Amino acid sequence: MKRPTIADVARRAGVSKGAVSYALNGLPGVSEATRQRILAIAAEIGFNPSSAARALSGASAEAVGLALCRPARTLGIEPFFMELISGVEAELAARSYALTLQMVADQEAEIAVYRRWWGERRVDGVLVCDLRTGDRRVPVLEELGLPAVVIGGPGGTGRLASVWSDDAAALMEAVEYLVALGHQRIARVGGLPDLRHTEIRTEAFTRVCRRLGLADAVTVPSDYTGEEGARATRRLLSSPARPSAVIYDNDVMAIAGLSVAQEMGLIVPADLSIVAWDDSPLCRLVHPPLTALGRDIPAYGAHAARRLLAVIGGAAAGAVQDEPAHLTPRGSTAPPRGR
Amino acid sequence: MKRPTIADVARRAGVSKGAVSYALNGLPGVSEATRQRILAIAAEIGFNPSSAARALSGASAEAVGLALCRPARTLGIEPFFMELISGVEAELAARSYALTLQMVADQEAEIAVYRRWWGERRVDGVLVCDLRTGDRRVPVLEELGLPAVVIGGPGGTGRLASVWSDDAAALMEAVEYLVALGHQRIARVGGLPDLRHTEIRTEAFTRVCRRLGLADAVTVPSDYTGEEGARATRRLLSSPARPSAVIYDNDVMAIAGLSVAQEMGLIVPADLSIVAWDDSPLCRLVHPPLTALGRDIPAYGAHAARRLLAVIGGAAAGAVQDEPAHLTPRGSTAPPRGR
DNA sequence: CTGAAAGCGCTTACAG
DNA sequence: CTGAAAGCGCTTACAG
Repeated sequence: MKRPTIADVARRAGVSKGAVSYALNGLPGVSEATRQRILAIAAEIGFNPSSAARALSGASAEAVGLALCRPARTLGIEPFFMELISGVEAELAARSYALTLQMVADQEAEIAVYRRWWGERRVDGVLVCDLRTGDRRVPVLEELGLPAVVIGGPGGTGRLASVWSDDAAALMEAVEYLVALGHQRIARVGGLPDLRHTEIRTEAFTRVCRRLGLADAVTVPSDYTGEEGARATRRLLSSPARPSAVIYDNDVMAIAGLSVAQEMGLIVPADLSIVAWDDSPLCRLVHPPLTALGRDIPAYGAHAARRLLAVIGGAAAGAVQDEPAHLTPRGSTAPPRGR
Repeated sequence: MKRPTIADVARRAGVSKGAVSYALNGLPGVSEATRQRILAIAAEIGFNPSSAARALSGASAEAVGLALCRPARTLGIEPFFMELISGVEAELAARSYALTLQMVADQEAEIAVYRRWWGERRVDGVLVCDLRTGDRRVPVLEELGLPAVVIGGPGGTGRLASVWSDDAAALMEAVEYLVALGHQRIARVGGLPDLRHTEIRTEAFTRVCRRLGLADAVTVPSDYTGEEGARATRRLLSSPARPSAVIYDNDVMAIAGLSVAQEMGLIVPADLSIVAWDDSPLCRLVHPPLTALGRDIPAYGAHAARRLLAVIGGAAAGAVQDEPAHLTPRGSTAPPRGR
């Protein structure tokens, strides 16, 4: 089952390999009649140019890399990444780019993967997730000259291109909404503390609470898992100054928090209001459905992929803003009891 | 920022390019001293052989493909695929194989992707998910000669290699457990009807219920989404002969079913017992936590990847069985009220 | 044990 | 508008 090469097409068409290449790539240099004949023959014998040969002769790898640094079992449960990948993929597929995926254990391993990919010319560029404060990947990517788009920020992305969403604004919207409902004691269960967007959210939370005159605006750090979300919730609900509303940095922790509240005999939303980030179908599955801060994650991924393709094509780097998350009120938020 | 090539290493080491190639690939043909010197220089200047050049000169693409045929927004919510991918990836990364991922709209598009990948020599083999009855991908893959491992079965995989898990046995275990608790009216909310494993489960469910003398052992077909799971549950719980236990074909539908039951004022598990397939962290997030049929999905993915690498290496095809799912009883199952 | 050379399948100046 | 040829960076027989 020999796979056809450009030489097979050329022979059948009675032209040179060069002519076939021009025809296939839509370049001038062949007459329209010849081009059509060549295309027909290529389609007929099922010819697809070898990606390796194309990559080797100066063209690009036609592939983009994505390294994910989360433990296998945690990754699955958060819809965020799969939705992001879906969006990235949709955009890439439309331009016949492949997506190369790799799981890594930590930032050092991720940096090693970038070095290898670049050296092997396996990818034309990479998408960088989970930006951290003082991220070590940024200077390496800059030094390598590997086209990259950071999904996150703003800030901390060095000279790399980035796509970001205004988490601070979204968080403020949520807090203002809760205050409008009458809440005065609002807590937050945050994501991994060294992620850049956690830092941004924490800072925004502190700021807006101070502005609105809320006391005890505490953020409990966590790690996005249900276990940690449950633990943090238990601690918050057991404290003397129990919050009447909690904002969670992801959907999984919010759902875990809901379960804990129910376990402890609290009625949501009468005794406790809950707001989740990352509005996903999960938020609508539980009872009551969760009020959530959400945005179109596949579109966010597609946006990042588009930016990366542009950067690979030589476009200037720079931070581009994606739409901010917006609040969708559902059954998990209400005025606090006794108001 | 020119990336070093094998010629750079050869020049620095004062040997031929061939010698560098032998040294790097651990082949005989260079003395140990020379090999060490070459390796040191390669490491020093950060040389990585071009994957395109390697692929072109007869070697393999060192990449494996995975096409996923689910709508973007559905994919995210089911932890199954991300866990599977994690396992696949872990296995591939250990052998320096890349994973190329592509989303496709339907089977025809998936087949086109396989043809293209193979023609482009972009992948050395593929992993095939969501086996259907009379799956059109199987004959195409056979004809192409593209090394493949089907994740699913048994049966319907033609001459392709496969890795499967005994869903029939797992389902029977769940039904027997419910019957032991005293349940007589058990229903099931099934997955997409034309998936091979849905068919296997449905057939097993019918068989075991007949054997145990259960009447009304109805399976309501569904599509794995929370909405459909909720709808199916509402219908089941509104029927005159309301089931006292429901088995769901995935975790998402089970959680949706739990919410519906609570909405309708039923107590789980006193009024309704719930069993979920695909035991994921989600099952432990809700209240009560769900009794579930689960297995190690990352390990399943790793197993499939190992098989694929073996098949690429020339191993014989054949169906290999992975461990069956086992039942983990939690708070969502109990003897029916009034017994 | 080592070197020189052909070849993988494309792309792309360079001549006609 | 078309053809012949070099070259991308490796691997791998084939000579020494």
